[in-house]
Amino acid sequence: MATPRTDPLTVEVVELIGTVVARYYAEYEQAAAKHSLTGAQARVLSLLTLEPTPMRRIAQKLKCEPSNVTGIIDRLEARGLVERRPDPNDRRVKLAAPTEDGRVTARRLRESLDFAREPLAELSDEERTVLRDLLKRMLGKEAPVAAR
Amino acid sequence: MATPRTDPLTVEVVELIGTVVARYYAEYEQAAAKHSLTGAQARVLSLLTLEPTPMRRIAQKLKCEPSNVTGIIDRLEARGLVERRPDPNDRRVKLAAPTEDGRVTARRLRESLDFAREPLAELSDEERTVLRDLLKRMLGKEAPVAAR
DNA sequence: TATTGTTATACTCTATAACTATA
DNA sequence: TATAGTTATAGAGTATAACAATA
Repeated sequence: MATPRTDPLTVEVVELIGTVVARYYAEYEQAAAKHSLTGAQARVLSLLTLEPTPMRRIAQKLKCEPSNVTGIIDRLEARGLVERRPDPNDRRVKLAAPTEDGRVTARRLRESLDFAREPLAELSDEERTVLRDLLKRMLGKEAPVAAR
Repeated sequence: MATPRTDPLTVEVVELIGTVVARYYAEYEQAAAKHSLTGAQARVLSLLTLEPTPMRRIAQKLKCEPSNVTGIIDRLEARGLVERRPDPNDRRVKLAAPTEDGRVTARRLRESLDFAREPLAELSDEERTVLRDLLKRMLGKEAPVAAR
């Protein structure tokens, strides 16, 4: 417990996480490219399938400046994957929403990503449960210490 | 076992991994920015501290085209963090190597990243061991199934 | 001929600042 | 006056294609 920083075990785990991050990231970009999308475009399109979203909100999700979102949505809109709608409650706001075409692309993208999830196939259900709880704890989601 | 794809547990773990990836990536960029480096520059500089590296090899490590490396090294060189050296064995090759300044910056960057490792402090030694072995299995490194 | 690194070009993402239309 | 979205601008990373030097 205490303050683990540079002990060999921690260093090893950190390196493994780094490897997972690099692989996951690369495969995400690759899956996006397969659908002629950039990583940012793919992330936004996926986000929009949850619900029509104000430009400002998209920027917050992407952790970038709102001005960047204009261009990303422009390009998705030019390809007919997304459309801008007025917000009935506030005429300053524009809601970005996927078109039918956009939904299809987003679904295919999601399926491509299943392929990126292959590594989990190596683990049994029990192991996945343990992994889930450890990751939750790491992320401060306070999963119970004992298996549930 | 079999072919786990869309069962709730797998989906949950995939989402958690996605969260870890996003957080790790964001904190890496942030740590790099703290030293006025972009993510790509930080990755290259870190790489070079292992050994002087041909431009071509850097491109392979970064999974990008060699032409891009020229610019990244240009900018690191302009800041005095990296230098280009001839390769004694092949006069076509240029080896990129960190300057003393570059080594100092790389070390500080590494220390900043320790901060990004904080989440692991939530776990005990035993839990870190379990996590290590699960990650290894995921990455196809074939760690023993039983704890070692 | 093949390979290494570079240059030139074009596109995307990024932050900053200034602008507009609403609120 | 404050906020949402946009435009304008500049810097960085990216891929492609063409090039010079060397193998």
